[in-house]
Amino acid sequence: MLGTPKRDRRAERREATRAEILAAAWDQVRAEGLTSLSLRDLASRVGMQAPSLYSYFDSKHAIYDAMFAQGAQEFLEAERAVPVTGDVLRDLQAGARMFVGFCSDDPVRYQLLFQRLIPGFEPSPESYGIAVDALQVVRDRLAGAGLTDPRHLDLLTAVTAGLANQQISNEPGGDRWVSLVDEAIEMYLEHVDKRTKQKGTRK
Amino acid sequence: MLGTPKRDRRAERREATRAEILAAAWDQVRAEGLTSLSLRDLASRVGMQAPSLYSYFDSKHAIYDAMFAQGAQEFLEAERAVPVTGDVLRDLQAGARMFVGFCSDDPVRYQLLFQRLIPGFEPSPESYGIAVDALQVVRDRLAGAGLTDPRHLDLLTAVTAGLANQQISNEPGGDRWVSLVDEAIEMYLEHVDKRTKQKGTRK
DNA sequence: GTCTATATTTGGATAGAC
DNA sequence: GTCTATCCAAATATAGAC
Repeated sequence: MLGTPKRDRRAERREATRAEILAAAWDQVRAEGLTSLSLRDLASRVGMQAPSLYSYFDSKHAIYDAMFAQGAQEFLEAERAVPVTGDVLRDLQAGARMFVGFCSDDPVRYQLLFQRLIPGFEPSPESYGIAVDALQVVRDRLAGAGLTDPRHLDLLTAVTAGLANQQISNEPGGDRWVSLVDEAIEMYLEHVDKRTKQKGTRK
Repeated sequence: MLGTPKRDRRAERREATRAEILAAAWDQVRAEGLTSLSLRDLASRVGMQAPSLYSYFDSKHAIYDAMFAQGAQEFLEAERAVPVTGDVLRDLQAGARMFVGFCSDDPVRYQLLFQRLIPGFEPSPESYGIAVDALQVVRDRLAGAGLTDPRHLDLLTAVTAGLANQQISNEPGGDRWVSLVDEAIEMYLEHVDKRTKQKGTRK
């Protein structure tokens, strides 16, 4: 017998402004670099003076933290949207395409989520928890595809992270390495299959 | 009939001090992060006041530039020290071990040389030239091993950069991904050999 | 909630005495 | 070459009026 939740127009408004500030913050770091987030510039982007931002965020790090949570949430949803068909090759390729695309689509988001670039910043437990959940989804998916050997998992993350990294570092916005994802996963699976069979037959 | 080059004790002293400042700069960025190089702190590390640094470097960017040149020189020498035996697998493994080790041994050097992290900084043509030379040595070595297909080269750089990247981001100082280098190169060569043969037989 | 004003710190860089 | 003194700009953050 729950009725419609009471709307709080003031809280809605506040949340909308917070989202607006975050969107402007993403714009700024994409333009100036992740470490060059300035509260003055950010405020002017949303038509405020710098001190007004403190009504919405306790500090600059709190803004980074909210950005981290947002990026992790996006990653979690993108991960969940990857279809599972049971065809190991196709499924792995789809997952890797998602990951490399996710990273190369937004390099600063990649830097914020997966690298330690901002001196003195680390995400709050709540924000980090979202990222942990997302990585667990990845692990479950790979286990479902029969991949459990930790070293093989490390090899896979290296291959996909390497493609993303090269794309971002050497040809941002392009697809020179993105277009190699399917072939790289083929290469990886040929190798892993072989090793697994060898182990099996030698038993 | 060239005699011993005239020694200039003043110039030698100056060069020694420059080297001392650069060493202290590396210490600082390793401790505080690449983007957190402060002239005040740097000066205090070498027992100077900040303005005195301007007797040795024109600006902060000039210090970054000298660091870039130094790192590129180290990379060039490390690259030239990799032995070539003619055994493609062993040679590729040796080259990849060197690269991944070079990167993971000093993450900030890796960031300075291979990523674009410092807002507004790019190396001078002279410094950049050293890096270009080093990459040409790599390319020549790979061509000598029969690797010329551009996409296969891109795949190789992705694999090695990925190993280095994961090592640095997830377990700095360890060898979890470093220890995968030889296997990764095996995987890569199995794949490339197969593709090359296929192309050949289908002709 | 937003502003102005300001505190405080820190940064790179320059002038000029010694 | 090194120093002190200083400039100038920019940063985060706070106090308090409205």
